[in-house]
Amino acid sequence: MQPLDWNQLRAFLETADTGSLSAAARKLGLTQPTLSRQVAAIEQSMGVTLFERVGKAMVLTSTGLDLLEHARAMGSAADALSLVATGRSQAVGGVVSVSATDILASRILPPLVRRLREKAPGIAVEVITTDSLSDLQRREADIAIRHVKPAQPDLIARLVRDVDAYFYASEAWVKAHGHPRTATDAASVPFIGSDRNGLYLGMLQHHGLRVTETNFCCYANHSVVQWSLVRDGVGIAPMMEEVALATPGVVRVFDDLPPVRFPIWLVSHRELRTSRSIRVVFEALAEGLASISDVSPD
Amino acid sequence: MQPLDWNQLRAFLETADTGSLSAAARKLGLTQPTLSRQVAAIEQSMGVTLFERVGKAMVLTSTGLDLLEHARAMGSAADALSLVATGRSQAVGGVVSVSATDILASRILPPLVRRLREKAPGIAVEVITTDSLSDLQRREADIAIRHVKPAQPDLIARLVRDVDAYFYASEAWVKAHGHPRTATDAASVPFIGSDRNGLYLGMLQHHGLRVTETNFCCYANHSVVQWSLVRDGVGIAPMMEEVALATPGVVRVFDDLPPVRFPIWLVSHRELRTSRSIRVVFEALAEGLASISDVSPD
DNA sequence: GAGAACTCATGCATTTACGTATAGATAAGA
DNA sequence: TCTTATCTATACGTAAATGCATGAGTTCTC
Repeated sequence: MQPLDWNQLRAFLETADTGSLSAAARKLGLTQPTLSRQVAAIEQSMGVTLFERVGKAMVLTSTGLDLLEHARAMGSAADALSLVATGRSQAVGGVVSVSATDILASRILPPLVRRLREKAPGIAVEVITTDSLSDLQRREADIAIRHVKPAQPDLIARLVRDVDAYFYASEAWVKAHGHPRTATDAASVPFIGSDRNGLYLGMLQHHGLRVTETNFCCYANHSVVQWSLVRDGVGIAPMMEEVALATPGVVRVFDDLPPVRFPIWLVSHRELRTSRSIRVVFEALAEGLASISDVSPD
Repeated sequence: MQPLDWNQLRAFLETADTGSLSAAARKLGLTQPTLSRQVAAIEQSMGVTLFERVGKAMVLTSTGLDLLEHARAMGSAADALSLVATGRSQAVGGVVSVSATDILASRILPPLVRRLREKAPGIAVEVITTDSLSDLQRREADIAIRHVKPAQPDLIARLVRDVDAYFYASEAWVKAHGHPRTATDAASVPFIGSDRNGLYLGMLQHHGLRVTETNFCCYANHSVVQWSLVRDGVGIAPMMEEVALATPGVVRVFDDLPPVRFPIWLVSHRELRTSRSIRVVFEALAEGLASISDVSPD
């Protein structure tokens, strides 16, 4: 009874989760041939067929599905271990990863990181830009900046502040089409969309704007791209006041409307509370976000 | 965020469980330097101290203890995965491991294995001799032959039969010291002990024999050794009737006493029920043990 | 239907990790 | 106290795992 190779199981888990050897390889920092061989090694040594190689995709067999359940349990335990480990890490320096939405990551965070580096040169900050909420349980990031209050009890969250976003258009656009001020003006104005499932549209309507699907002249799922489209006079979109003020060539429209107000939560895992490096970054971000004095130029 | 090496975690788990790198290396089929490096690699990459190297022993730190908890969860999941995997194995051949007490392993099993090999040459049988109950959950064996009814619900057990054991002495001893027949005769007769905590003594007394600690002329925790001592005329011990009949030079004593009767259970894990190889061995053992027709010569 | 952009599997060179051997250190026993 | 039997940590040659390059196959698009 030879003990089985746990790294091969890790390869199996990632392959099953991502759906392909290539994607798993990217996640694990290995190459696709390596993963291919590791998965094949399990199948051979155990005498089971994990995947059905049907063309491009690797689809799990029923046995693979049963084994995946346990591999997933191993993965969760490994994640928890990693979490506790970094929490207990006595190392003062190291890398602390922060996940944020793109606009925060590109405009707000850089000055904060620069100031942090001056105070604590030993700590390297990894900025992770994600569209979806990064999973702190899986240690995809040490600290997350979110705009919704996290529900999980394992997480510690601090409400840093509320930020206001107003609607903006480019100066050129206003000069050509006029200055929309009221909510009813919105009906004949091109907006930059964010998603195509109506979520963003609903948010605008909920805010009082008279807009429909036809108002969207284009879509961009990243705020930086949205903002670039606004600056180039393509359409109108809301933006954090601090960022807008630092952007030349844009003017605020819908002046009568109240700002779109949303919170900034700083979230970390409870286990990481004991790590000194992470605490330092957490506090620095909390302080820096509370009073945004500096915004990166575009 | 680099993904951590699961094999290193496995090394940590075994080291913590066994208490030494050397013991862990033996269990994992690796060498002590390898384990030493793997554990050190965790400590370095995570920046934690898992063990306190105090002289010979490696004692867990408090951090190590916390991490061990999760590593153990990984180990349990890995064991469960391995269990399901071998159960689903389509391979007809392979190795099936059977654990048994030493006397069964050395005298009863060999003929059964020989007959099984004739019927199913593709299956290799691994006989594991353990003093303690082998842990089927941990896959220390595929099939276990036990003398107590297993309690765990995950295990499937079949009562194969009851075997009778009588007390025996060597012919030479009887010729020199006479033939003890009744339970009261036992008081002045040398017995071979099995353990030194009184468990075995209690069993003898419970059976009606008038013996005390002073009756034990020597101890042997293995039945084969006990039996050798009996044959050499050192003392008296009980033995399975089938084995005793196949051993020349021994005579039954305490003829008036009823036999020591104990059951033979054939136990396997529920998950392994689907493995054809294991089922074949299970049935062969059940049939062979039901009517023991052949006993290996000493 | 041809091409682009993916995917997975295989051959080959290299790096990594392993085992063997050894030294230092500790605990038990004569 | 000296011996013996452990255990862990390091040095070095080797074998195994990895990465790179390539080929074959599939899906999607134009």
